[in-house]
Amino acid sequence: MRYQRPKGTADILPEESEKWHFVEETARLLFADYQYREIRTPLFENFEIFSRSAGDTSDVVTKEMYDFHDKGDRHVALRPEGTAGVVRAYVENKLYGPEHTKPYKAFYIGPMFRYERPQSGRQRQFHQIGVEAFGSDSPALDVEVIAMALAYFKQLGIDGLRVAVNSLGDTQSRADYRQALIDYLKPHYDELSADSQERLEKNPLRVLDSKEPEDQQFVADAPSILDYLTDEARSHFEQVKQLLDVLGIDYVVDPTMVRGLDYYNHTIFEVMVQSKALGHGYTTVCGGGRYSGLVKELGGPDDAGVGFAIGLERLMLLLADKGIEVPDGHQLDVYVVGIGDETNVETLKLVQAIRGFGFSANRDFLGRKPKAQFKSANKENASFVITIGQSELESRTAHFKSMVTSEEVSLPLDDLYTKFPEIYDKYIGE
RNA sequence: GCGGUAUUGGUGAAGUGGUUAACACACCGGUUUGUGGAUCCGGCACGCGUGGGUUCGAUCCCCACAUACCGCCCCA
Repeated sequence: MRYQRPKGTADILPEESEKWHFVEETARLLFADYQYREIRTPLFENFEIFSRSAGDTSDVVTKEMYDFHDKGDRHVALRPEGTAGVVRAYVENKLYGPEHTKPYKAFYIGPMFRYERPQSGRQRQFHQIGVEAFGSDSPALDVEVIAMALAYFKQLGIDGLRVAVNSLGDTQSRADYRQALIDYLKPHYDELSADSQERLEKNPLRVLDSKEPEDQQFVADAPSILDYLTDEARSHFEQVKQLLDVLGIDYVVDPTMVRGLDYYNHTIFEVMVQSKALGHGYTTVCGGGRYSGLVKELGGPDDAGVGFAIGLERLMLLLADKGIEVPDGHQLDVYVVGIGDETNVETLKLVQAIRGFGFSANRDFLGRKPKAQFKSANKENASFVITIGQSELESRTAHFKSMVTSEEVSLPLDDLYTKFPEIYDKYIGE
């Protein structure tokens, strides 16, 4: 094999892409009900857009960024996630302006890139569906976003979901908690796993995420961030929980839940599901939260944002694992069989005429025999086969056969050209 | 970035240091010189991921590289 696709990329072939259309269209229809509109931003941005938003020390920036210098020596990067670019667009296009309704709601669907080691459901080019809403601090908006994510999964037929919520508080809350956590863990430094020792230096909150057994005992007794929330942050979180209750949304508060990207604060949430396809126990299929401060960080007003993102590769694995059938959009109404070279012209005209009526039609292009053409018709699941040979050409007729009932009639070609829909309707029911 | 496993035709795969690389599915053709989903017959890898090496000789042994999968880091 001379050429292979780049490491960590995939070809999504027609059969598969139809499933992708289904999940994408489902999202478009549902999000429209919530008045979120699609936004399309560039696949690459100035490197700084991502480094400023994600935090300079995050792994995404330090080792997973797909970045390069272009011919103009601009330092650019393929987007590792969707939020930063949308925020940049929000600021650059002044979508915070008075002529736009607040909150400004947008969603995106598209590829993201991270330079990492590929694994199942994790590729260098992967895809996300995400939503963002700017310009409101209302806890009701947090809840709307969570409710919309759940509605989406419900629409796709996925159940058995678990919603986990937490609050990272505001800047003050987070700083206080960070110190408290360090104070708590420091004395146990030698007992922590090597990984967590490193985390303690770089990003203490991540110790809470540790899977190492030796860390679990400390995580269990660690101080909770919820005890360090400022009054304002606490009030916000309480309202979120209350509104979730009002909507009858079941959730669990998980004080150990954290985020890899630095820009999150206040409410963060994950939608989790149990599926062998994604790993053991509950795994996350959707993550989101608030990110007050990011808009300002990228040069805009001090507008808050809230949103979520769903990884499509993982979602596709989940749908497959749950045995959820995607509606089959591929169907063939008519296959036109032509016998002999002299029927070539008529066959072409006929498929075009049928297509002109809005039906799907196909024919042979390899000069194969009737039997082989019927095989193709069968394989493509054609409802009807129209056969034209020398004798039909002479009599200006065609054989019209139902592939379901195997019944075949002879019809005038003119009828097929002028009133195909009526003919289709007449025989499709039988 | 680190570790493990793997890589044979369109697909699933068997196989051995040495003459023609099983079998099955799919596909193509024939049986039916104009009709599908059935039967039977036939065809279908100048080649065993790529590049080197060992050897009289390698798909099979060794090395490097590429890619995939699993685990770690990370992410969710």
